[in-house]
Amino acid sequence: MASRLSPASDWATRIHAIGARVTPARLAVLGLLERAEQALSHREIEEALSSGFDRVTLYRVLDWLVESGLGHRVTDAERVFRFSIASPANAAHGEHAHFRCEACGKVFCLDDVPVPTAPLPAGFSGKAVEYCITGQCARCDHKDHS
Amino acid sequence: MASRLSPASDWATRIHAIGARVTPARLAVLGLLERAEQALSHREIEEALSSGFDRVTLYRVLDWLVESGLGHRVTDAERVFRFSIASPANAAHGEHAHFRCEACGKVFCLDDVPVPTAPLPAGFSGKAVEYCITGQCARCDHKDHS
DNA sequence: CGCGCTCATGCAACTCAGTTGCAATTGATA
DNA sequence: TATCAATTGCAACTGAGTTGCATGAGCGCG
Repeated sequence: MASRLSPASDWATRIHAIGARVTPARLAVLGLLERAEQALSHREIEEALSSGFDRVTLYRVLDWLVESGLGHRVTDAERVFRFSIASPANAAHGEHAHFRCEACGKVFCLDDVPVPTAPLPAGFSGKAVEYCITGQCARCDHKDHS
Repeated sequence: MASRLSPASDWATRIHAIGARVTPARLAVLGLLERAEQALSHREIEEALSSGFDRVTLYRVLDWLVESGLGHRVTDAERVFRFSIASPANAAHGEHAHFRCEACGKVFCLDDVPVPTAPLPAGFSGKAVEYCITGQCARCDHKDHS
């Protein structure tokens, strides 16, 4: 898979396939998230799409995105939600690691990092696992050394 | 309630040792958190301590608690902060696993569960790790089976 | 192509967690 | 006990996210 295929047109198809309506707001958000290399907050999305969707519309698109399984939500350390496209890998085993850069504040989805499993105390049954590493991302780490 | 050593008096000593002032609010919060078996939210603390500390005072006590290293903060899925006492184990390696029960919403500190480490992509340097498992706690799991 | 049902959008007002500024109080030290 | 900085309480504020309701836009159907 060199390029992730799928120009905007593909989203319309996928949206349609799940029985939902294809709207400008949804296409815009999906396109933006697909281009983004990290999980974006509502605020960031609002600013990037300054072309004028309503705050609330974006919230609803993002909710829909998570509900429909196309997207994926994390709560970051600053207690704001961040959204990303659910990659095939994510969708498959339902969980993947995140990395939060202390320097630039960005949250990356580490699709290639396996989520380790830990043994639980007796009586506890785990379903989902959240695994988030905090530190410096490649870009900020590089800046430090220069 | 088999008592983890340290009655209230011990807190006064520890607070004093780190060069901070011993106040009723701090003692109340520390005592409450010590008794609690899960991380508590500001709201829960406020209700438990209905004896009338100001909202803001509690926020400040909690901030102080984390800053001073006596306490420990997690952001839960509902995007609210939860606080717990930093156990010696926590303090030692600085990180430990959490468990969030979907049924009762409580957050437990799993001091005995080792936090697994995962390999990072090149250029990324990790500092802290957050490891949170979601599922059913022993109590709620038990209820299901009865 | 146009009709109409339903869902999506925009607007305004709201909730709730957490923060800030400032004056009054209190803890610890001398 | 007097002193002074740290802590508290109050009030007002911020910013993320939610809700209700009227309007507008998809899209399936004839």
